[in-house]
Amino acid sequence: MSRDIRVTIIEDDETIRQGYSFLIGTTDGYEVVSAYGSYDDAAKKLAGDKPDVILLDIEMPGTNGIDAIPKIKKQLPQCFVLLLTVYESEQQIFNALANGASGYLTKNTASARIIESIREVKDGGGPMSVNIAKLVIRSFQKNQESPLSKRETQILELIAEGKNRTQIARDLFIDPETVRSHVKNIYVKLDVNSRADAIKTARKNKLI
Amino acid sequence: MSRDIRVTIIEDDETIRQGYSFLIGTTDGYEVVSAYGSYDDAAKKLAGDKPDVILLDIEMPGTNGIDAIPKIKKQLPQCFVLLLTVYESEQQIFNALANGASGYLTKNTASARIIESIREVKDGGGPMSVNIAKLVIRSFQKNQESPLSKRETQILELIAEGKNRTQIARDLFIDPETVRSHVKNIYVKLDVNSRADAIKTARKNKLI
DNA sequence: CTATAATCACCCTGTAAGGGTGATTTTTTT
DNA sequence: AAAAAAATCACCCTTACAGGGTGATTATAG
Repeated sequence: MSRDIRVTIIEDDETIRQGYSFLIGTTDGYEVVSAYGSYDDAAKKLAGDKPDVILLDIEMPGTNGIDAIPKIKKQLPQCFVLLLTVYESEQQIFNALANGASGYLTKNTASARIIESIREVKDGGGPMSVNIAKLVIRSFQKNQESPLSKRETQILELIAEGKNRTQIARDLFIDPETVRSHVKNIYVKLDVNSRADAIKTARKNKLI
Repeated sequence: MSRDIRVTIIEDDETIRQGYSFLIGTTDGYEVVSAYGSYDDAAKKLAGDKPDVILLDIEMPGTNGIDAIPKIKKQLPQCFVLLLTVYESEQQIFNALANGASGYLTKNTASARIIESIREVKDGGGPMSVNIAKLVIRSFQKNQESPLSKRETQILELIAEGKNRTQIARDLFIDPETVRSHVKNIYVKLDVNSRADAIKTARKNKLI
């Protein structure tokens, strides 16, 4: 036996906010302790609400959801933030996760799944809807059609670790001149002429 | 209306393999086209099986699951690989995703969720169990207790992009000498004396 | 059997890196 | 209000690295 999960909702659309409040509030084991239309409205009251989980929208007047996450985490370090949003921009997802979000759902997620996800974050899991997970998974995957050879890719990875020719040569048991030669070929293939540009191009095209 | 989803199972434990075969084979809309005890057994036959989705175990005799992924993707580029494994090592997950896996479930996943996930990968989603997602999410999150100041973190990030003092100075509208000064402080705080070591230490401790 | 990959060599110039030392100003914290 | 931390810039120094050019040898694979 354990007490209800305390949930706070921060969402500017009143209809959606009330919808979630009703959905969660009427579910056994869950309690909606508060609901706000913006983070700025919520800011001073959150400490008193002591929610276990905050359902947070990203698009909001005033402080947006992503910027709100670190502020929330500062006030309530034990609190889990579950993002619930319509947007699926890769950069937005990464920023949200980097800022401390514990889960990420899109608004088309079924009610039952939302309820389930609230419990999952509370239990230390990391719920993600499949469309979000797809973007995250893809972000890990390298481009299969790289113009670079294996050795070149390997060397570019070491360059991206900030290593210089000498260090790379030592790592790979080859001559620094050979490293240099590979680097030149990498530059030609990527059409760049500096380490920074090579790293940038390589990351953009997921070559490393 | 659409034809059945063609599923191949590669799993060395016979009991589990038969369990999955039965589970999936008896579900409407799914068809188990083949089941193998190892990738090496499957290798030559996969092309003929033409599965839409392969359920793949990681721990197997011969070629392990992670090394098998790129080989599978080479033979069947359109085929989705769904990993189903007991291990939850961070490095293993990242390697699997980098090698081209489309989803990642742990073996304690409920039958219904497995069936659902097969359809999700087929439809281009990226199913992940919550424990896996948690590790992935955590990999995005920075350490909140960084010894570095904001400016120092910012500069270290630019160093990790391969930029030199002059470029960093231009980016931040400050003097190269100031950049240098920050870099020296970063080195002292991280107890290193080269860019490569600073990047390494920072990444290890998730400071950037 | 020929392209690609991987290896090494030596020319060259400019600049970047890192150590030392110190100072000023702004911001934050106590 | 005082003290601490962060951010800014300056000039000393030496060594090493970066990147362009040009060319050659030896696998390896298609």
